[in-house]
Amino acid sequence: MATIRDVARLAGVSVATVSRVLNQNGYVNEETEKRVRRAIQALNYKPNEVARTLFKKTSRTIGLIVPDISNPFFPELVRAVEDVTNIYDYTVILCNSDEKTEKEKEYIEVLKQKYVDGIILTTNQLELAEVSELDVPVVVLDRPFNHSFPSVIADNYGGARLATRHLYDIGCRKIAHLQGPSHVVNAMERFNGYRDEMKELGLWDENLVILGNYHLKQAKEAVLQAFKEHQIDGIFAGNDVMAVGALKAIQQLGLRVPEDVAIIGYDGIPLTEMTTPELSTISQPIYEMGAMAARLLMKRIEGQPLEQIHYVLPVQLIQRESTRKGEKG
Amino acid sequence: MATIRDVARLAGVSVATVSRVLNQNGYVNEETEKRVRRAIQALNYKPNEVARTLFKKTSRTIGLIVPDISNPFFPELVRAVEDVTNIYDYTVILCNSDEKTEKEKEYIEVLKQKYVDGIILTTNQLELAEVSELDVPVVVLDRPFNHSFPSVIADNYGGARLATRHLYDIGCRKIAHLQGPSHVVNAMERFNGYRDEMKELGLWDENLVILGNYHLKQAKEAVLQAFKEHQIDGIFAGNDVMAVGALKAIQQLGLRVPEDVAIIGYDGIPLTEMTTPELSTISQPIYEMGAMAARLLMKRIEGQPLEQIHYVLPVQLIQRESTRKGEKG
DNA sequence: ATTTCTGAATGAAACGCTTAAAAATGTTGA
DNA sequence: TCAACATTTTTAAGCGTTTCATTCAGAAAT
Repeated sequence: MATIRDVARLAGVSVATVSRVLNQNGYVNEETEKRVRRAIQALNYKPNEVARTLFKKTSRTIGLIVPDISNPFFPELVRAVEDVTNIYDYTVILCNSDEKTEKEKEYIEVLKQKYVDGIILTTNQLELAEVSELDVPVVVLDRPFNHSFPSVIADNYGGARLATRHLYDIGCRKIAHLQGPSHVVNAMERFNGYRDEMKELGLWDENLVILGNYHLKQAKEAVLQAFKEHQIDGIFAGNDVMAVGALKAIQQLGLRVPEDVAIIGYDGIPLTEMTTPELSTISQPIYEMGAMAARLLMKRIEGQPLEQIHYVLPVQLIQRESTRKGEKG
Repeated sequence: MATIRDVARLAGVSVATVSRVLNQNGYVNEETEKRVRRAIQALNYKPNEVARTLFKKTSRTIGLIVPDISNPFFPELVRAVEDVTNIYDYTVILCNSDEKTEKEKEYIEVLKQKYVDGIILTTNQLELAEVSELDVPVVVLDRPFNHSFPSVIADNYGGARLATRHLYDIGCRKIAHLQGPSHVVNAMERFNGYRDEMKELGLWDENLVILGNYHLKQAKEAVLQAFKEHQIDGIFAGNDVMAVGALKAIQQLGLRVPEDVAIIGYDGIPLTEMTTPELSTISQPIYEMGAMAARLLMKRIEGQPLEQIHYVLPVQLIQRESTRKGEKG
């Protein structure tokens, strides 16, 4: 690989001049510039990013920490981040934390050592200390935990109320909630939305809360169990994967969806269109969330001011077969 | 951030000594080492990876180029790569190529500039020139195109024959194939397997080949169209997503799966367990493929010899409801 | 007493780039 | 003619490491 020195030698100038041509700053004579460019061409010279990084302390790389890319909520988010940062000529280091504080800490340490220019964090467990003393820009995605960082989330609370209300509107009165892990902030927000809406409807009953831990199998088992003990005619699942679990359980019980039990999920991942019946869901603008977070981070990195620090994106009720009873469909 | 110089000063030694302590090579007196370690502790010193990279020309980073992380086949693959490389203290830069040669070239260029230690490539379009002159280790994943690189694939041809044969075994005689994009190698291998098996069974009919482009919607439409023109009692879809498309089409036509039409997919992504009926599929060891590719790359990078260059992992028939007719289930 | 060897530590060059400061050259106007 | 200034280029220091060559002290060998 040719270095800047080779180019300088071939063009008969000093390395400083080549550097100035490359970076388009400082004076350089038109004629000289041409010579330099020809030399660059001839040698197929590409500046060494690492050397540049060492000097400038900026790597055109960001870190993206997600719990688990194989959770179907994240691929689209990651894709969005990659798409946006790519436009700005940034590159993405992907980290799976499994929500483990230990892994998060390690990754953050490594990312710092590599001089990443920024980090997008999807987590809630991390205590301030680890992150807040970070000197690189951070944007928190999906799960805000600290108000000092810019964040992008969807309206979990509102979405949950919307889902609950929707089940009510189509005639459900025994509405259960499949709840996600209690240490995950968005799961709790959705639970809160459900609870408040149920209270307002005068239907609140804590026995109707079922723990599904955001997993299909656990959700399915929990629903099977719940049906033994309680009457239920509608299920609001905290995420789409659990909604599928619920669907499986209902079908296994020989009941019909939506006639006997209506189901609505949360997230709006592609999966919801693939089941039979297709699942109603509260759709988050997943791609947009990732893109927005990436854009915020880019701005942050380039030192531009943000018009706003916390973004709460709207969610949308998507009604499909799983909640389409007589009166509405 | 403290530098090695700060540590050296505090410990009262030269930077060379600190470096030797850090890298555990060369002579260093026990007593001195202790002093140095104390200084490192005291300053919370972490070596600067970038400086290290510049000197050693190795970054403990690899590039992973996939077509599109939001295609449900890839998250698990990516996760596997990340898991394995993480053990070796490597970090992963994720790149989405959309199968576009242009993007692939750009990414490869950028990765080289960043001194990545290796690249895992999931692509088939790239001509030798771009890649083969690459001086970093490369492992080709899922889609081998050049026999000079180590590669990991699953047995597409065999899997396709297995799937076709399975449909035959449960009684299908008009077996259609939903084919993926013709420029994707594995799609063609699967097609070939289907064709050869059909010929051997004396059932080959080119009219039964339906183009679905690996997409759900396109597959669904194509199946609806095909049913107008031909009699079909079994569908072997080139991937699971298209199998879902086929399922949707069949259901829309008011036919039953598997009684009227049996369906089998390919890949074995989690989705196949979420549909109703659950989909039979040819399951590829997705995680294992990613892990294997990563392990090969690690070996390559560390200069270890590979026992074998090309790995063809076995696939497995998973029979579920969509092909469970009377005689078998 | 001189040489040779070994363990321990250091100095300085190198990795490939950027940039502040210095130097060289050219231009202008009094 | 010369100061004042603008333009162009070079020199050299620095980014934070690693490592080669060297030094040094003391022990062992001659």
